[in-house]
Amino acid sequence: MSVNKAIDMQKELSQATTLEELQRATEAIRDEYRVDHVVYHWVNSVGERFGCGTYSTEWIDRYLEKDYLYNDPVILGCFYRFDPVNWKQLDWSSKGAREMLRDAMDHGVGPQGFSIPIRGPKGQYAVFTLADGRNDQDWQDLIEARRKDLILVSHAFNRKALELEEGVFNLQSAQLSPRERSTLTLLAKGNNRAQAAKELDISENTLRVYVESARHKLGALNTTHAVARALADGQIVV
Amino acid sequence: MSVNKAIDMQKELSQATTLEELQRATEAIRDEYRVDHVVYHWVNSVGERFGCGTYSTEWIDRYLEKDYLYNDPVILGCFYRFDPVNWKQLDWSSKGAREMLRDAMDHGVGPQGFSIPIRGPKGQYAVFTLADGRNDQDWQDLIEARRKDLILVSHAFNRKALELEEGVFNLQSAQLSPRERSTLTLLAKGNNRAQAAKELDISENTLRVYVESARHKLGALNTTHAVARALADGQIVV
DNA sequence: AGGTCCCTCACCATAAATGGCGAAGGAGAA
DNA sequence: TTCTCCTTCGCCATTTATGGTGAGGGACCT
Repeated sequence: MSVNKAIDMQKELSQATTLEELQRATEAIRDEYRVDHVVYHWVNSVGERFGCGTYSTEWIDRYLEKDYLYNDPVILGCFYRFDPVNWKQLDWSSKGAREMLRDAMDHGVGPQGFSIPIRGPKGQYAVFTLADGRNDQDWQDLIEARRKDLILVSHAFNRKALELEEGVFNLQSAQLSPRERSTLTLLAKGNNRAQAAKELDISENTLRVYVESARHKLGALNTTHAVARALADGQIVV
Repeated sequence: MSVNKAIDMQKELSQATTLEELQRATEAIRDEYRVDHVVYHWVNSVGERFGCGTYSTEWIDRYLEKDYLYNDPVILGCFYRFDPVNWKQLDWSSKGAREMLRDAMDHGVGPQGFSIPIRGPKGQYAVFTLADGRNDQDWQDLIEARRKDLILVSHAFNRKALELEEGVFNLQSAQLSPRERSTLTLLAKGNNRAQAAKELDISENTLRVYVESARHKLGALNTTHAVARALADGQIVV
Protein backbone atom coordinates (compact mmCIF):
# COMPACT_ATOMS: atom_id res chain seq x y z
CA MET A 1 0.00 0.00 0.00
CA SER A 2 1.40 3.37 -0.92
CA VAL A 3 1.73 6.29 1.39
CA ASN A 4 -1.04 7.93 -0.60
CA LYS A 5 -3.35 5.07 0.11
CA ALA A 6 -2.58 5.40 3.79
CA ILE A 7 -3.54 9.03 3.54
CA ASP A 8 -6.72 8.14 1.68
CA MET A 9 -7.61 5.74 4.39
CA GLN A 10 -7.18 8.39 7.03
CA LYS A 11 -9.41 10.72 5.03
CA GLU A 12 -12.01 8.02 4.77
CA LEU A 13 -11.77 7.45 8.48
CA SER A 14 -12.14 11.11 9.26
CA GLN A 15 -15.52 11.11 7.58
CA ALA A 16 -16.94 8.32 9.70
CA THR A 17 -19.69 9.39 12.06
CA THR A 18 -20.99 6.16 13.52
CA LEU A 19 -19.71 3.00 15.10
CA GLU A 20 -20.90 1.08 12.04
CA GLU A 21 -18.70 3.16 9.81
CA LEU A 22 -15.74 2.51 12.05
CA GLN A 23 -16.58 -1.14 11.79
CA ARG A 24 -16.53 -0.92 8.03
CA ALA A 25 -13.24 0.94 8.21
CA THR A 26 -11.63 -2.03 9.93
CA GLU A 27 -12.80 -4.20 7.05
CA ALA A 28 -11.39 -1.77 4.53
CA ILE A 29 -8.07 -1.74 6.32
CA ARG A 30 -8.04 -5.52 6.45
CA ASP A 31 -8.61 -5.75 2.71
CA GLU A 32 -6.13 -3.03 1.93
CA TYR A 33 -3.36 -4.60 3.97
CA ARG A 34 -4.38 -8.13 3.01
CA VAL A 35 -4.40 -9.48 6.53
CA ASP A 36 -6.85 -11.78 8.27
CA HIS A 37 -8.04 -9.39 10.94
CA VAL A 38 -8.03 -5.78 12.02
CA VAL A 39 -9.32 -4.91 15.45
CA TYR A 40 -9.56 -1.82 17.60
CA HIS A 41 -10.47 -2.04 21.21
CA TRP A 42 -10.53 0.36 24.02
CA VAL A 43 -10.57 -0.75 27.61
CA ASN A 44 -12.07 1.96 29.73
CA SER A 45 -11.83 2.77 33.35
CA VAL A 46 -14.63 0.56 34.53
CA GLY A 47 -13.48 -2.43 32.55
CA GLU A 48 -16.05 -1.88 29.85
CA ARG A 49 -15.00 -2.33 26.30
CA PHE A 50 -15.60 -0.36 23.21
CA GLY A 51 -14.35 -1.97 20.11
CA CYS A 52 -14.86 -3.03 16.60
CA GLY A 53 -13.09 -5.17 14.11
CA THR A 54 -13.18 -8.22 11.98
CA TYR A 55 -13.05 -10.93 14.62
CA SER A 56 -15.89 -13.42 14.44
CA THR A 57 -18.66 -13.00 16.98
CA GLU A 58 -17.83 -16.51 18.19
CA TRP A 59 -14.31 -15.45 19.12
CA ILE A 60 -15.47 -12.22 20.70
CA ASP A 61 -18.03 -14.07 22.81
CA ARG A 62 -15.45 -16.62 23.76
CA TYR A 63 -12.99 -13.90 24.72
CA LEU A 64 -15.52 -12.20 26.93
CA GLU A 65 -16.87 -15.40 28.38
CA LYS A 66 -13.44 -16.65 29.38
CA ASP A 67 -12.48 -13.21 30.68
CA TYR A 68 -9.33 -13.27 28.60
CA LEU A 69 -9.02 -9.51 28.85
CA TYR A 70 -7.05 -9.69 32.06
CA ASN A 71 -4.80 -12.50 30.89
CA ASP A 72 -4.23 -11.36 27.37
CA PRO A 73 -0.48 -10.77 26.88
CA VAL A 74 -1.37 -8.34 24.11
CA ILE A 75 -3.41 -6.12 26.40
CA LEU A 76 -0.96 -6.42 29.28
CA GLY A 77 2.14 -6.16 27.13
CA CYS A 78 0.94 -3.07 25.31
CA PHE A 79 0.01 -1.49 28.59
CA TYR A 80 3.63 -1.22 29.61
CA ARG A 81 4.91 -0.35 26.18
CA PHE A 82 5.05 2.74 24.12
CA ASP A 83 5.97 1.14 20.82
CA PRO A 84 3.88 -1.21 18.76
CA VAL A 85 4.66 -4.82 19.38
CA ASN A 86 4.78 -8.00 17.39
CA TRP A 87 2.92 -10.74 19.20
CA LYS A 88 5.95 -13.03 19.05
CA GLN A 89 7.85 -10.58 21.24
CA LEU A 90 5.35 -10.89 24.03
CA ASP A 91 5.52 -13.11 27.06
CA TRP A 92 3.35 -16.14 26.40
CA SER A 93 4.89 -18.20 29.15
CA SER A 94 1.98 -18.22 31.53
CA LYS A 95 -0.50 -21.03 31.38
CA GLY A 96 -3.46 -18.76 30.77
CA ALA A 97 -1.70 -17.02 27.91
CA ARG A 98 -0.83 -20.23 26.06
CA GLU A 99 -4.36 -21.45 26.52
CA MET A 100 -5.69 -18.23 25.07
CA LEU A 101 -3.39 -18.35 22.07
CA ARG A 102 -4.46 -21.88 21.24
CA ASP A 103 -8.06 -20.84 21.57
CA ALA A 104 -7.49 -17.80 19.37
CA MET A 105 -5.89 -19.88 16.65
CA ASP A 106 -8.83 -22.27 16.76
CA HIS A 107 -10.94 -19.24 15.94
CA GLY A 108 -8.81 -18.16 13.03
CA VAL A 109 -6.84 -15.49 14.89
CA GLY A 110 -3.06 -15.48 14.75
CA PRO A 111 -0.47 -16.70 15.26
CA GLN A 112 1.00 -13.51 13.82
CA GLY A 113 -0.13 -10.23 15.26
CA PHE A 114 0.95 -6.62 15.47
CA SER A 115 -0.58 -4.45 18.16
CA ILE A 116 -0.25 -0.72 18.64
CA PRO A 117 -0.89 0.79 22.08
CA ILE A 118 -2.76 4.06 21.93
CA ARG A 119 -3.22 6.43 24.82
CA GLY A 120 -5.46 9.41 25.15
CA PRO A 121 -6.48 11.98 27.74
CA LYS A 122 -7.35 10.88 31.24
CA GLY A 123 -5.62 7.56 30.97
CA GLN A 124 -7.48 6.32 27.94
CA TYR A 125 -5.90 3.10 26.73
CA ALA A 126 -6.72 1.38 23.49
CA VAL A 127 -5.08 -1.18 21.27
CA PHE A 128 -5.13 -1.41 17.51
CA THR A 129 -4.29 -4.83 16.19
CA LEU A 130 -3.56 -6.62 12.93
CA ALA A 131 -3.62 -10.40 13.05
CA ASP A 132 -2.70 -12.94 10.43
CA GLY A 133 -1.72 -16.52 9.70
CA ARG A 134 1.26 -16.07 7.40
CA ASN A 135 4.82 -17.10 8.25
CA ASP A 136 7.27 -15.18 10.41
CA GLN A 137 9.35 -13.71 7.61
CA ASP A 138 6.44 -12.52 5.49
CA TRP A 139 4.83 -11.01 8.54
CA GLN A 140 8.00 -9.24 9.57
CA ASP A 141 8.37 -7.80 6.07
CA LEU A 142 4.80 -6.57 5.96
CA ILE A 143 5.03 -4.94 9.36
CA GLU A 144 8.35 -3.29 8.73
CA ALA A 145 7.09 -1.82 5.50
CA ARG A 146 3.84 -0.54 6.94
CA ARG A 147 4.75 0.31 10.46
CA LYS A 148 4.52 4.08 10.14
CA ASP A 149 1.30 3.98 8.15
CA LEU A 150 -0.20 1.76 10.75
CA ILE A 151 0.72 4.05 13.57
CA LEU A 152 -0.94 6.97 11.84
CA VAL A 153 -4.00 4.95 10.89
CA SER A 154 -4.38 3.64 14.41
CA HIS A 155 -4.24 7.17 15.74
CA ALA A 156 -6.79 8.39 13.25
CA PHE A 157 -8.94 5.51 14.35
CA ASN A 158 -8.65 6.32 17.99
CA ARG A 159 -9.33 9.97 17.36
CA LYS A 160 -12.61 8.94 15.79
CA ALA A 161 -13.47 6.66 18.66
CA LEU A 162 -12.81 9.52 21.08
CA GLU A 163 -15.08 11.76 19.07
CA LEU A 164 -17.85 9.20 19.14
CA GLU A 165 -17.45 8.74 22.88
CA GLU A 166 -17.12 12.43 23.51
CA GLY A 167 -19.72 12.48 26.22
CA VAL A 168 -17.71 10.14 28.36
CA PHE A 169 -14.58 12.19 28.06
CA ASN A 170 -15.43 15.83 28.10
CA LEU A 171 -16.45 16.07 31.71
CA GLN A 172 -14.20 18.85 33.01
CA SER A 173 -14.35 19.46 36.70
CA ALA A 174 -13.83 22.80 38.41
CA GLN A 175 -10.37 24.32 38.63
CA LEU A 176 -8.67 24.03 41.96
CA SER A 177 -6.97 27.02 43.53
CA PRO A 178 -3.18 26.93 43.99
CA ARG A 179 -3.49 26.25 47.70
CA GLU A 180 -5.96 23.47 47.07
CA ARG A 181 -3.60 21.93 44.57
CA SER A 182 -0.65 22.15 46.92
CA THR A 183 -2.69 20.63 49.69
CA LEU A 184 -3.89 17.69 47.64
CA THR A 185 -0.42 17.20 46.24
CA LEU A 186 1.09 16.94 49.69
CA LEU A 187 -1.62 14.55 50.81
CA ALA A 188 -1.10 12.50 47.66
CA LYS A 189 2.56 12.22 48.59
CA GLY A 190 1.66 10.57 51.83
CA ASN A 191 1.71 13.47 54.26
CA ASN A 192 -0.98 13.57 56.86
CA ARG A 193 -2.78 16.80 57.55
CA ALA A 194 -0.44 17.91 60.29
CA GLN A 195 2.62 17.36 58.12
CA ALA A 196 1.07 18.99 55.09
CA ALA A 197 0.05 22.01 57.14
CA LYS A 198 3.55 22.34 58.51
CA GLU A 199 4.98 22.08 55.01
CA LEU A 200 2.72 24.87 53.80
CA ASP A 201 3.33 26.80 56.98
CA ILE A 202 -0.34 27.21 57.81
CA SER A 203 -2.50 25.87 60.58
CA GLU A 204 -4.01 22.45 60.24
CA ASN A 205 -7.42 24.06 60.39
CA THR A 206 -6.68 26.15 57.38
CA LEU A 207 -5.40 23.17 55.53
CA ARG A 208 -8.64 21.40 56.27
CA VAL A 209 -10.55 24.19 54.63
CA TYR A 210 -8.61 23.57 51.43
CA VAL A 211 -9.25 19.88 51.57
CA GLU A 212 -12.94 20.51 52.07
CA SER A 213 -13.27 23.04 49.31
CA ALA A 214 -11.30 20.85 46.95
CA ARG A 215 -13.54 17.94 47.85
CA HIS A 216 -16.62 19.97 47.06
CA LYS A 217 -15.24 21.27 43.80
CA LEU A 218 -14.29 17.82 42.67
CA GLY A 219 -17.50 16.27 43.89
CA ALA A 220 -15.45 13.90 45.98
CA LEU A 221 -16.72 11.92 48.93
CA ASN A 222 -13.50 11.97 50.93
CA THR A 223 -9.88 12.99 50.76
CA THR A 224 -8.70 9.88 48.96
CA HIS A 225 -11.41 10.34 46.37
CA ALA A 226 -10.47 13.98 45.93
CA VAL A 227 -6.82 13.11 45.41
CA ALA A 228 -7.74 10.42 42.91
CA ARG A 229 -9.94 12.80 40.96
CA ALA A 230 -7.41 15.60 41.00
CA LEU A 231 -4.79 13.18 39.71
CA ALA A 232 -7.03 11.75 37.04
CA ASP A 233 -7.95 15.29 36.03
CA GLY A 234 -4.32 16.20 35.84
CA GLN A 235 -4.81 19.02 38.33
CA ILE A 236 -2.09 17.63 40.53
CA VAL A 237 0.92 15.50 39.79
CA VAL A 238 2.51 13.18 42.27
CA MET B 1 10.96 18.62 3.99
CA SER B 2 10.38 15.42 2.15
CA VAL B 3 8.97 12.28 3.64
CA ASN B 4 12.40 10.78 3.19
CA LYS B 5 13.92 13.48 5.30
CA ALA B 6 11.38 12.80 8.00
CA ILE B 7 12.43 9.19 7.91
CA ASP B 8 16.10 10.16 8.03
CA MET B 9 15.41 12.27 11.06
CA GLN B 10 13.78 9.39 12.81
CA LYS B 11 16.76 7.22 12.00
CA GLU B 12 19.06 9.85 13.39
CA LEU B 13 16.97 10.07 16.47
CA SER B 14 17.00 6.36 16.97
CA GLN B 15 20.78 6.47 17.26
CA ALA B 16 20.84 9.01 20.04
CA THR B 17 22.09 7.65 23.33
CA THR B 18 22.34 10.66 25.58
CA LEU B 19 20.33 13.64 26.62
CA GLU B 20 22.83 15.86 24.81
CA GLU B 21 22.14 14.07 21.56
CA LEU B 22 18.43 14.55 22.05
CA GLN B 23 19.16 18.19 22.63
CA ARG B 24 21.03 18.34 19.34
CA ALA B 25 18.16 16.55 17.66
CA THR B 26 15.81 19.37 18.62
CA GLU B 27 18.22 21.77 16.99
CA ALA B 28 18.38 19.65 13.86
CA ILE B 29 14.60 19.52 13.69
CA ARG B 30 14.39 23.27 14.17
CA ASP B 31 16.79 23.85 11.29
CA GLU B 32 15.15 21.28 9.08
CA TYR B 33 11.67 22.70 9.55
CA ARG B 34 12.95 26.27 9.61
CA VAL B 35 11.13 27.28 12.77
CA ASP B 36 12.30 29.33 15.73
CA HIS B 37 12.02 26.65 18.38
CA VAL B 38 11.57 22.96 18.92
CA VAL B 39 10.94 21.73 22.43
CA TYR B 40 10.14 18.47 24.07
CA HIS B 41 9.09 18.31 27.65
CA TRP B 42 7.82 15.67 29.87
CA VAL B 43 6.17 16.23 33.21
CA ASN B 44 6.82 13.09 35.11
CA SER B 45 5.07 11.40 37.90
CA VAL B 46 6.97 13.10 40.69
CA GLY B 47 6.40 16.59 39.36
CA GLU B 48 9.90 16.76 38.00
CA ARG B 49 10.46 17.86 34.48
CA PHE B 50 12.59 16.34 31.84
CA GLY B 51 12.95 18.30 28.73
CA CYS B 52 15.16 19.62 26.05
CA GLY B 53 14.87 22.02 23.23
CA THR B 54 15.94 25.29 21.80
CA TYR B 55 14.38 27.69 24.27
CA SER B 56 16.84 30.10 25.84
CA THR B 57 17.91 29.35 29.37
CA GLU B 58 16.48 32.73 30.33
CA TRP B 59 13.04 31.69 29.22
CA ILE B 60 13.29 28.30 30.86
CA ASP B 61 14.36 29.84 34.15
CA ARG B 62 11.59 32.38 33.87
CA TYR B 63 9.08 29.64 33.16
CA LEU B 64 10.14 27.68 36.19
CA GLU B 65 10.46 30.69 38.43
CA LYS B 66 6.98 31.95 37.63
CA ASP B 67 5.55 28.44 37.93
CA TYR B 68 3.95 28.78 34.52
CA LEU B 69 3.59 25.05 34.25
CA TYR B 70 0.20 25.13 35.90
CA ASN B 71 -1.06 28.10 33.94
CA ASP B 72 0.30 27.19 30.58
CA PRO B 73 -2.64 26.71 28.19
CA VAL B 74 -0.39 24.54 26.05
CA ILE B 75 0.24 22.07 28.85
CA LEU B 76 -3.34 22.18 30.07
CA GLY B 77 -4.90 22.16 26.62
CA CYS B 78 -2.83 19.25 25.40
CA PHE B 79 -3.66 17.36 28.53
CA TYR B 80 -7.28 17.15 27.51
CA ARG B 81 -6.60 16.57 23.86
CA PHE B 82 -5.59 13.67 21.76
CA ASP B 83 -4.75 15.57 18.62
CA PRO B 84 -1.96 18.07 18.15
CA VAL B 85 -3.05 21.62 18.62
CA ASN B 86 -2.23 24.96 17.15
CA TRP B 87 -1.65 27.48 19.93
CA LYS B 88 -4.21 29.86 18.45
CA GLN B 89 -6.90 27.26 19.10
CA LEU B 90 -6.20 27.25 22.80
CA ASP B 91 -7.93 29.21 25.49
CA TRP B 92 -5.82 32.26 26.29
CA SER B 93 -8.60 34.13 28.04
CA SER B 94 -7.30 33.86 31.59
CA LYS B 95 -5.14 36.60 32.95
CA GLY B 96 -2.28 34.29 33.79
CA ALA B 97 -2.29 32.84 30.31
CA ARG B 98 -2.13 36.22 28.58
CA GLU B 99 0.64 37.28 30.91
CA MET B 100 2.57 34.15 30.07
CA LEU B 101 2.15 34.62 26.35
CA ARG B 102 3.39 38.17 26.55
CA ASP B 103 6.32 36.99 28.58
CA ALA B 104 7.03 34.20 26.11
CA MET B 105 7.03 36.58 23.18
CA ASP B 106 9.40 38.85 25.02
CA HIS B 107 11.70 35.85 25.13
CA GLY B 108 11.36 35.12 21.44
CA VAL B 109 8.81 32.35 21.73
CA GLY B 110 5.64 32.44 19.69
CA PRO B 111 3.12 33.67 18.90
CA GLN B 112 2.69 30.69 16.61
CA GLY B 113 3.01 27.25 18.07
CA PHE B 114 2.08 23.68 17.36
CA SER B 115 2.08 21.21 20.22
CA ILE B 116 1.66 17.49 20.11
CA PRO B 117 0.51 15.66 23.21
CA ILE B 118 2.27 12.36 23.72
CA ARG B 119 1.29 9.73 26.22
CA GLY B 120 3.10 6.67 27.30
CA PRO B 121 2.77 3.86 29.80
CA LYS B 122 1.83 4.64 33.39
CA GLY B 123 0.27 7.94 32.58
CA GLN B 124 3.37 9.45 31.04
CA TYR B 125 2.52 12.79 29.53
CA ALA B 126 4.81 14.77 27.35
CA VAL B 127 4.45 17.59 24.87
CA PHE B 128 6.43 18.16 21.69
CA THR B 129 6.26 21.72 20.48
CA LEU B 130 7.24 23.81 17.50
CA ALA B 131 7.13 27.56 18.02
CA ASP B 132 7.60 30.36 15.55
CA GLY B 133 7.02 34.00 14.78
CA ARG B 134 5.64 33.85 11.22
CA ASN B 135 2.13 34.88 10.23
CA ASP B 136 -1.02 32.84 10.63
CA GLN B 137 -1.33 31.70 7.03
CA ASP B 138 2.28 30.64 6.61
CA TRP B 139 2.15 28.81 9.88
CA GLN B 140 -1.05 27.03 8.97
CA ASP B 141 0.46 25.94 5.66
CA LEU B 142 3.61 24.64 7.27
CA ILE B 143 1.72 22.70 9.89
CA GLU B 144 -0.75 21.18 7.51
CA ALA B 145 2.01 20.02 5.22
CA ARG B 146 4.11 18.52 8.00
CA ARG B 147 1.51 17.37 10.47
CA LYS B 148 1.98 13.65 9.93
CA ASP B 149 5.74 13.85 9.86
CA LEU B 150 5.68 15.78 13.07
CA ILE B 151 3.50 13.25 14.80
CA LEU B 152 5.90 10.47 13.87
CA VAL B 153 8.96 12.51 14.80
CA SER B 154 7.46 13.45 18.15
CA HIS B 155 6.77 9.81 18.86
CA ALA B 156 10.25 8.79 17.90
CA PHE B 157 11.50 11.50 20.20
CA ASN B 158 9.42 10.35 23.10
CA ARG B 159 10.45 6.78 22.54
CA LYS B 160 14.03 7.87 22.93
CA ALA B 161 13.28 9.88 26.02
CA LEU B 162 11.60 6.84 27.53
CA GLU B 163 14.66 4.79 26.76
CA LEU B 164 16.99 7.32 28.35
CA GLU B 165 14.83 7.66 31.42
CA GLU B 166 14.44 3.94 31.65
CA GLY B 167 15.81 3.90 35.14
CA VAL B 168 13.23 6.31 36.40
CA PHE B 169 10.47 4.74 34.49
CA ASN B 170 11.14 1.07 34.79
CA LEU B 171 11.14 1.20 38.54
CA GLN B 172 8.35 -1.25 38.45
CA SER B 173 6.79 -1.13 41.81
CA ALA B 174 5.62 -4.53 42.84
CA GLN B 175 2.58 -5.79 41.03
CA LEU B 176 -0.60 -5.55 43.00
CA SER B 177 -2.78 -8.59 43.25
CA PRO B 178 -6.28 -8.44 41.71
CA ARG B 179 -7.87 -8.01 45.10
CA GLU B 180 -5.48 -5.25 46.03
CA ARG B 181 -6.26 -3.49 42.79
CA SER B 182 -9.99 -3.81 43.32
CA THR B 183 -9.66 -2.54 46.84
CA LEU B 184 -7.65 0.51 45.91
CA THR B 185 -9.94 1.19 42.98
CA LEU B 186 -12.99 1.23 45.21
CA LEU B 187 -11.27 3.47 47.72
CA ALA B 188 -10.16 5.76 44.91
CA LYS B 189 -13.78 6.03 43.88
CA GLY B 190 -14.72 7.43 47.23
CA ASN B 191 -15.89 4.37 49.10
CA ASN B 192 -14.87 4.04 52.71
CA ARG B 193 -13.59 0.72 53.93
CA ALA B 194 -16.97 -0.57 55.02
CA GLN B 195 -18.55 0.20 51.67
CA ALA B 196 -15.65 -1.21 49.71
CA ALA B 197 -15.73 -4.39 51.77
CA LYS B 198 -19.44 -4.76 51.15
CA GLU B 199 -18.93 -4.21 47.45
CA LEU B 200 -16.31 -6.95 47.31
CA ASP B 201 -18.39 -9.10 49.60
CA ILE B 202 -15.63 -9.65 52.12
CA SER B 203 -15.16 -8.56 55.70
CA GLU B 204 -13.76 -5.17 56.46
CA ASN B 205 -10.86 -6.87 58.18
CA THR B 206 -9.95 -8.72 55.04
CA LEU B 207 -10.20 -5.58 53.04
CA ARG B 208 -7.81 -3.94 55.44
CA VAL B 209 -5.27 -6.64 54.76
CA TYR B 210 -5.38 -5.72 51.08
CA VAL B 211 -4.96 -2.07 51.82
CA GLU B 212 -2.00 -2.81 54.08
CA SER B 213 -0.29 -5.16 51.67
CA ALA B 214 -0.84 -2.76 48.81
CA ARG B 215 0.58 0.04 50.95
CA HIS B 216 3.68 -1.98 51.69
CA LYS B 217 4.17 -3.04 48.09
CA LEU B 218 3.85 0.52 46.90
CA GLY B 219 5.95 1.92 49.69
CA ALA B 220 3.09 4.19 50.63
CA LEU B 221 2.65 5.91 53.95
CA ASN B 222 -1.12 5.80 54.03
CA THR B 223 -4.14 4.87 51.98
CA THR B 224 -4.31 8.12 50.07
CA HIS B 225 -0.65 7.78 49.18
CA ALA B 226 -1.16 4.22 48.04
CA VAL B 227 -4.06 5.19 45.83
CA ALA B 228 -2.05 8.04 44.34
CA ARG B 229 0.88 5.74 43.59
CA ALA B 230 -1.28 3.00 42.15
CA LEU B 231 -2.91 5.57 39.90
CA ALA B 232 0.39 7.07 38.86
CA ASP B 233 1.70 3.57 38.17
CA GLY B 234 -1.32 2.81 36.06
CA GLN B 235 -2.12 -0.15 38.24
CA ILE B 236 -5.58 1.17 38.87
CA VAL B 237 -7.81 3.48 36.88
CA VAL B 238 -10.58 5.60 38.30
C1' DA C 1 -19.13 49.75 45.25
C1' DG C 2 -20.65 45.24 45.67
C1' DG C 3 -20.06 40.49 44.59
C1' DT C 4 -17.19 36.52 44.28
C1' DC C 5 -13.50 33.81 45.34
C1' DC C 6 -9.14 33.01 47.88
C1' DC C 7 -6.45 32.61 52.12
C1' DT C 8 -6.32 32.41 56.92
C1' DC C 9 -7.80 30.68 61.62
C1' DA C 10 -10.77 28.44 65.52
C1' DC C 11 -13.79 24.87 67.97
C1' DC C 12 -16.03 20.35 68.86
C1' DA C 13 -18.05 15.81 68.92
C1' DT C 14 -18.11 11.70 66.30
C1' DA C 15 -16.76 8.52 62.81
C1' DA C 16 -13.06 6.28 60.50
C1' DA C 17 -8.51 4.80 59.63
C1' DT C 18 -4.18 2.81 61.34
C1' DG C 19 -0.56 -0.48 63.03
C1' DG C 20 0.46 -4.79 64.39
C1' DC C 21 -0.38 -9.54 65.48
C1' DG C 22 -1.97 -14.21 64.55
C1' DA C 23 -4.02 -17.94 61.55
C1' DA C 24 -5.41 -21.09 57.80
C1' DG C 25 -6.81 -23.02 53.17
C1' DG C 26 -5.61 -22.88 48.21
C1' DA C 27 -3.13 -22.15 43.79
C1' DG C 28 0.86 -22.01 41.30
C1' DA C 29 5.89 -22.24 40.61
C1' DA C 30 10.59 -24.35 41.21
C1' DT D 1 7.09 -31.50 47.31
C1' DT D 2 8.12 -27.36 49.38
C1' DC D 3 7.70 -22.57 49.23
C1' DT D 4 5.74 -18.39 48.12
C1' DC D 5 1.92 -15.57 47.47
C1' DC D 6 -3.12 -14.79 47.49
C1' DT D 7 -7.34 -14.74 49.91
C1' DT D 8 -9.88 -14.83 53.88
C1' DC D 9 -10.93 -13.67 58.84
C1' DG D 10 -10.44 -11.77 63.87
C1' DC D 11 -8.96 -8.47 67.72
C1' DC D 12 -7.57 -3.97 70.09
C1' DA D 13 -5.78 0.47 71.47
C1' DT D 14 -4.51 4.78 69.39
C1' DT D 15 -4.17 8.24 66.10
C1' DT D 16 -6.46 10.81 62.44
C1' DA D 17 -9.94 12.40 59.64
C1' DT D 18 -14.54 14.35 59.06
C1' DG D 19 -18.58 17.57 58.94
C1' DG D 20 -20.33 21.68 60.29
C1' DT D 21 -20.34 26.62 61.39
C1' DG D 22 -18.41 31.23 61.97
C1' DA D 23 -15.42 35.02 60.73
C1' DG D 24 -12.01 38.57 58.99
C1' DG D 25 -8.89 40.52 55.37
C1' DG D 26 -7.47 40.71 50.54
C1' DA D 27 -7.60 40.43 45.40
C1' DC D 28 -10.03 40.86 41.25
C1' DC D 29 -13.99 41.79 38.19
C1' DT D 30 -17.96 44.58 36.71
